[in-house]
Amino acid sequence: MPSVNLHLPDDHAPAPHAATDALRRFNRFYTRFAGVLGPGYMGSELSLIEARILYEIATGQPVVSKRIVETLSIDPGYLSRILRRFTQLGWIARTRGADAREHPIRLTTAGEALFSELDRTTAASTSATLAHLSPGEQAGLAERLAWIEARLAGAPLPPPAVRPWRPGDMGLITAQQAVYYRGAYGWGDAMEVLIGEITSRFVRDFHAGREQCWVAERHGELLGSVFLVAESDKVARLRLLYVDAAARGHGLGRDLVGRCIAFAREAGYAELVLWTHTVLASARAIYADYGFTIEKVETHDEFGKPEQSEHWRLAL
Amino acid sequence: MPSVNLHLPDDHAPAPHAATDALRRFNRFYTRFAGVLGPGYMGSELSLIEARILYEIATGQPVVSKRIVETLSIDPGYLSRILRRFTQLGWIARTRGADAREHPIRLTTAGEALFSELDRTTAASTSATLAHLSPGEQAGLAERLAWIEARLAGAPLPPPAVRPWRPGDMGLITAQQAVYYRGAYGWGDAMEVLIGEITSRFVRDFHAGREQCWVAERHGELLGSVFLVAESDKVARLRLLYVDAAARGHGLGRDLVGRCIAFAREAGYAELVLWTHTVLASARAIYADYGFTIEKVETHDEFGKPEQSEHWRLAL
DNA sequence: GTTAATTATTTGACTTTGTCAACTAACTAG
DNA sequence: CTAGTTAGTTGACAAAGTCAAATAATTAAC
Repeated sequence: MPSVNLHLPDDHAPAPHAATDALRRFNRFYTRFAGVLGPGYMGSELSLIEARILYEIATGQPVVSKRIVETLSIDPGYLSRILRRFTQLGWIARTRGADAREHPIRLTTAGEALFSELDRTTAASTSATLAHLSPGEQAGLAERLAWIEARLAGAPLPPPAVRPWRPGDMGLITAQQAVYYRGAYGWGDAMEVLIGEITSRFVRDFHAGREQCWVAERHGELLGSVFLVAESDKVARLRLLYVDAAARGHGLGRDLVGRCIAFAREAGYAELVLWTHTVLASARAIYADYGFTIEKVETHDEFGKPEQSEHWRLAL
Repeated sequence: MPSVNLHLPDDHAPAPHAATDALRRFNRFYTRFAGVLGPGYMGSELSLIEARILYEIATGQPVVSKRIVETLSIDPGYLSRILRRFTQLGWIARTRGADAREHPIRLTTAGEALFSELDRTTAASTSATLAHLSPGEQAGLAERLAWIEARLAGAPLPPPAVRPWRPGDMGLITAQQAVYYRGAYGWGDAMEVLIGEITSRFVRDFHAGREQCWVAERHGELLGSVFLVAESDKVARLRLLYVDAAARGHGLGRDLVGRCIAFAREAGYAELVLWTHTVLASARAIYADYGFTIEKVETHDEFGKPEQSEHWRLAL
């Protein structure tokens, strides 16, 4: 379920603190929503911290105190006492580790039972709060939560996944590129129409094995795309290479062009041609690196203002 | 910055608990991220609860204990003591309300100063955690947070806003409808191509004042659209009426068709025609309600399987 | 208009939660 | 073998939070 992040130039630019304010607001909302302020944890007898400790033990068995202290940033003395209580209650058992200073923790059978009960009830309670959302909204929620977590945790983003096109991709590609070229280069409706016609025609005339479109996405967000279409029996054309601002500088464009070249060779084409514009410097650099050469340069006025365009060619 | 929520039929359907799991996972992440487990609040001297209480007072002045107890779900006795301390510290002053049982709370000058200081430091600290995000990511974050909050709070959704089309809309409309009709009715690539061609042609030949496309969106999400195009001097055609599942049953389709009719009358057309399919029951009901009548019925095979289509007409 | 019930807030008497520094036992580097 | 670390525990507190009873003002019922 891909989506595109469109930032229209005519959008009223958000205030510089908009994101900060949004996060602080969300913070207030979420502390209340999650019931952090109140006692108990989702109706269980355990406090939030006890539940979290139990979770760390259950999911990390065997786990040593130190790790819990670190992941939960909790006082070691405090944890020690909680663990002693858990032991007395028969929920956990502590063994002797290879390093005798450590006392790895495991759940006892009773502990396992308690945890799975806790797991069930919290799942049920969470599920209940989600009950009034439609399946589509639930999916949208899950996607957004994952995105936010990844962004806030500052986790390194996974590389975008490249896959062949699917139904629905064409429209998103059209929207993404139309908005981008308009904002970045002032190319108008004609460009949007051109892209729309190319993508529609691609689906209409799609010849599997001889043509392909690759799409790069990450967390359901469209990050780039490229088309390889048959120009004639021996000539293939690379079209609409695009990499989103969020993914530039990591070789995605190079990857996409590489796939086109490999596919074209595989399919038995003798040459690969493309049409691009002089202003699109990073794309041109990729083409040059792969050995494409400029065949012809011409200036046209199709996009609402004069642009110098170039015809490139690569013998396969 | 509109987006579409696409659920392709061939997507590996998410497990039924996916959203629940995602939320629980996020819960664990966020309690750690927000530092709920640790002491202090964003580096200030105040505890999380004290900060929240101060916030409630500052933003709700004058506010009574009871309201704070309710919004923060905190023990009244506990709050009473905290407020006494705040009073002793000179941060708040308590007055006599119309109801003499209540003691409305206001910030003193010192309290105002403290709060604005707290506000500044938490803003700065939040801002710092956001510093490694690009402006686009920050905007995406804010949007997602707002969406999640609205969804989790179970707040009634605002009605979708209807506006004329903008650059980029066409591709999104194409993607949305292509995916929907494929999933719901099994209509294949031909349908996607048809929609893509209609939307591209619309932009190419757009005749302002004689033609229009309206788009309904909410929280940046595309929820519906409709086109009115010139068929001839006296005949207008309504095309591609669509309302997303998330917005059905609230009269949006009716609204969109109503706009088309009003616009067509305004523009001086003598009649309004449209082509639809018998399976699209809710759209047909809207057309019938507005007085459209069926002129001709025919079966075609364009979308990959036989479908009965209908030509409707309304005299303006 | 008196009485009973209710409401907003406070207080006393607690328990629980969390902190800090000192301490023990086991390990590691030189 | 010694000095320095590390994992975990303990004692002595302080802070946070709870619960029931009390107080004072208001409302509802007769």
